[in-house]
Amino acid sequence: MNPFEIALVTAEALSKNPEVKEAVAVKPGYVNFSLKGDVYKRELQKLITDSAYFNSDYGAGKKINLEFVSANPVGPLNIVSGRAASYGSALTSLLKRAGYDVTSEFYVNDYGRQMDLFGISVKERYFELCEEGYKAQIPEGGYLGGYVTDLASKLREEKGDALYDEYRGKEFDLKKNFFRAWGLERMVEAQKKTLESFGVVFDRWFYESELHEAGEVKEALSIVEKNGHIREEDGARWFKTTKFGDDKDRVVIKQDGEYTYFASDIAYMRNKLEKRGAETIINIMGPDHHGYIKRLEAIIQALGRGLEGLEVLILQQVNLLEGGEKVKMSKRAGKIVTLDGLMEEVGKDAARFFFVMRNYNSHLDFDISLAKEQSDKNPVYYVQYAYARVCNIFGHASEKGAETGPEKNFAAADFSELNEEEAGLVTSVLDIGDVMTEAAVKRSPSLLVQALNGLVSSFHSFYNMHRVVGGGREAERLFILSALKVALEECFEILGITKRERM
RNA sequence: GUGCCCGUAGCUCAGUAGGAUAGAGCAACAGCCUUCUAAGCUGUGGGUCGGGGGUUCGAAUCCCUCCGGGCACGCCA
Repeated sequence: MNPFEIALVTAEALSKNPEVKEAVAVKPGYVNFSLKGDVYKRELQKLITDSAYFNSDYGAGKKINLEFVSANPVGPLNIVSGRAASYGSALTSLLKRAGYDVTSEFYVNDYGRQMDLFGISVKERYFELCEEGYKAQIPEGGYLGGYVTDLASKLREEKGDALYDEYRGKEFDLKKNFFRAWGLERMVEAQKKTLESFGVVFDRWFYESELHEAGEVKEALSIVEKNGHIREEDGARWFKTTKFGDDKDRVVIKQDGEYTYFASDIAYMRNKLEKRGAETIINIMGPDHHGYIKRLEAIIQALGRGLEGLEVLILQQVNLLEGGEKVKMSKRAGKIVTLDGLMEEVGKDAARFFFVMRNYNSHLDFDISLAKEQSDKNPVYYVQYAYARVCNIFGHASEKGAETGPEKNFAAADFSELNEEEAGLVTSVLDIGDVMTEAAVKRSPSLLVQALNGLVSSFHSFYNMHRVVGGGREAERLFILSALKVALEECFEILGITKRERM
């Protein structure tokens, strides 16, 4: 049987279904079919009344730990984190709707060398303020950003010179000192605040130090050692990651007896899997971490699990341009382009939208001057405008005394003959649920953005061709718009975009 | 050198669990407001899907190879 013959048989069978209006086979092997109007009407009704209409049980309650952003607490969040936050947050929502049991998580690297250097940097800037002529000695790899000086003056406001008197001339404990602890707290606070105003909230903030304090790093290493994956060389202890496809073994305990960051990661992954029962771990990381994938794969296997339990998504680089010229984004260089700054320039909604417009594996050029300059032509306005228009129609309908409640309009609506624009709008609305599931499965919120654009485009076309209030099919159209409004709200919520009732 | 990502319209990019005539926005051009918001709509022009080979009834999508761009390859985190 060739494809067309199969299509013929299928079309014939479909035609017998009482909900099918028409089904025709098309070469080379497609079946085009349409449903009866009442089917659409019934589905729209479900969408309006059931808040879980777009959800699916695809994930069957599987436990996923989704980690993203996880920026070191040594500075304000930058634009790379912004992309991660935007993407990760949308993906979290999508996975939850697709029936997964998701925990979104931010890992705070508050234990290692970076944190030590940050503590020193804060101390030096503080000393600079306390002592006339003191020249801050920021060590190699320390933090030169102006925010460190700001922190220092805030600290001086709080404490005066008390800390200067306490710490001056004494040996400085890199791990246990006020500056480090205080700076950490301030930075995490600041990052949380930034994320909150960006509309991103994590289920859990997990501190690396928790693992050390609970002895889990030691514990995890002994398990890996018991499984035969540790060796000693040059006074250091190595995890034999080459057994799992890495190109070289990795140090877990340095010559000086300190654990490496990688050692914490073993404990961290074990914590997610064993202590908290995650069945799948998803890590969203920057492109500079792709060399880390093999190491993570080694960990999960050394813990006796399969590779299918780990998924590493490399979110590609963001190139920030200003007037076509590249802006360098190194945290350590001190010349920082922050997420707060971006929101101020282009607005939260535009930033959130831009960051998920393209898929995670593509580089992203973000021209800040362009986004700013063309802000009224920004694609996010296109979708927000549709929502405002819908709201406006309902407002107008009320003024004219029309029935706006979906229940009554459902009863009055005749869906037997939808025109082209009505039908297009209805199918676009109903399609959103499938798109959400697909976007979750493919880890591509950009698919939802695309569908949302299509949906909104259907609406704008419809709007320009047909009147709703006093257009002759008022109940039908208001009923459709009730459903559209719900669909838009759901999409906006996932993408973190504000519903604007007026524009 | 090795690994990963990318190469699609003038520009920025969607689309890659193989399927119909490859899409959108911006830019260009021509129209649409006495009527629910013109931040909108309608139409026109614009393509060797980086090149070449292969698999298939069918390839932007899968395989091989080459070219071009980006990033990463620490007892850093």
